[in-house]
Amino acid sequence: MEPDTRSRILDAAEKLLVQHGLDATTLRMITTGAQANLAAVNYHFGSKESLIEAVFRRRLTWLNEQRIAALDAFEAEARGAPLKPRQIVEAFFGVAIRMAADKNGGQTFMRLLGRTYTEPTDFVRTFLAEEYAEVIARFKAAFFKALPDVPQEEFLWRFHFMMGALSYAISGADALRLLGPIDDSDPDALYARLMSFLIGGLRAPLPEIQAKPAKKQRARRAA
Amino acid sequence: MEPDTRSRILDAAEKLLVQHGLDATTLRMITTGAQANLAAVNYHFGSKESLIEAVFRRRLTWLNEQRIAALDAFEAEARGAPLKPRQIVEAFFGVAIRMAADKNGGQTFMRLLGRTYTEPTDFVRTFLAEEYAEVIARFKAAFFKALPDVPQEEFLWRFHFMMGALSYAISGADALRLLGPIDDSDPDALYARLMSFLIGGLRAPLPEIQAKPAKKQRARRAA
DNA sequence: AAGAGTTTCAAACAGTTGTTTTAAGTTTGC
DNA sequence: GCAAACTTAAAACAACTGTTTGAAACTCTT
Repeated sequence: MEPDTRSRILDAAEKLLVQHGLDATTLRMITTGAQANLAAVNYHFGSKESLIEAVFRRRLTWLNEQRIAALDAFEAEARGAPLKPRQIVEAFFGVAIRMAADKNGGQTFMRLLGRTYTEPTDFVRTFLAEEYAEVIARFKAAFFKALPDVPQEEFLWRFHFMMGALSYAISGADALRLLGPIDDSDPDALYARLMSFLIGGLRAPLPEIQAKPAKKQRARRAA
Repeated sequence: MEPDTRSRILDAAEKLLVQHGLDATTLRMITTGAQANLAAVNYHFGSKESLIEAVFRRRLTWLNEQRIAALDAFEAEARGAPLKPRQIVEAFFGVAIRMAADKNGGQTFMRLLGRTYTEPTDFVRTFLAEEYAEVIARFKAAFFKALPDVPQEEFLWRFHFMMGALSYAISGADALRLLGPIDDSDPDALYARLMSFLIGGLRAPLPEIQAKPAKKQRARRAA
């Protein structure tokens, strides 16, 4: 086996974490999968938590850099003008789904990421929040500029829904078995499908929401 | 404390499972929360797995019956004509989000369900597949009838994306903290938001997908 | 080739897991 | 009122968890 112990542990951990979840994956499963000694994890990473962080950091930092780079490119091209929603969606979700198509570890990782997003152990939640802070801020700004007619709160929800669709798109075959046999072998097709769905949802007519009684907030009368 | 031990265990388990996940929730946490003896779980349910199944079955069966009832009502009203996509979406996702708004346990459960869908232990996966089988079949048929212009494979993916958006809509505040402060206290607003997003995505223009090389399948030439 | 620095290894650590056991308590039917 | 059935309780079970230890094995630089 070529790569060093550290990398083998990261690879094995990534694969097992997406399969069994954060808690159910034991160090013994990981070190066995990596053909390493049990103590190797604590030697190289200090603890199980630090190992998990390392698994995420290894690819997540790069992913978010790619997202920002894609956004930078579009904004440079636009020279100050608002981007098209399609471009922003492409920069954020397109990059993600492309990484998910990379059989060389990226696919495994993206499934892990999508899974962890709804299954947040506390330490991982705060860790993700830090890693995402910059990219979220950039994309929020870009979207607000591109869609000034959409209220900010409404947009945040739509962004959230889009993240859900992305997560399921990536987790793919696993959960899809519920719906019946389906072909998820073509990443280009998946990309095209998700993009048109996301943009359809993003640009949908705004829902009519009647003012609510406002429980804990002070009630405001219509001006 | 009024209700009997069995119910108290189910309630405590539901609450703790969504909070810590299937594996990280221990029987001792559950029995402590239910103010019951540790052995009570194995006495009333046989095992931890069976308890988890009971937690799901208690509400999931009812949820899917509601979905089918809603669909039946629309179909009776339509008298053989295809339903509007909006009606089908309403029957499937509207019922779910309404249950998620029910503070009386429904909310907790729906979050648990959304979370488990991407975090599938094997035994829970097969269990969910059984529970969903009928409702999935009914809704697939209704959708195919309502949208004959949409290829079946394309639709299945969109259905899958919609499930993702629903899951995130329900998990709400937890994951949303990533995007910044947001108000998820108004279920009616959430319902309206999700519905217009879903229908926007469902009715989006079909993506152009070029025929792929087809790795393991036999290559097919364009006719 | 000697020796400092790094990495691996088997073994053991205390703590926690789900489950079982055995006995005591409670409710029910007659 | 008294068995029979059902429910609760405390204690112990073996198996497994993440982590630590101290010595062996390796890898370099000098």
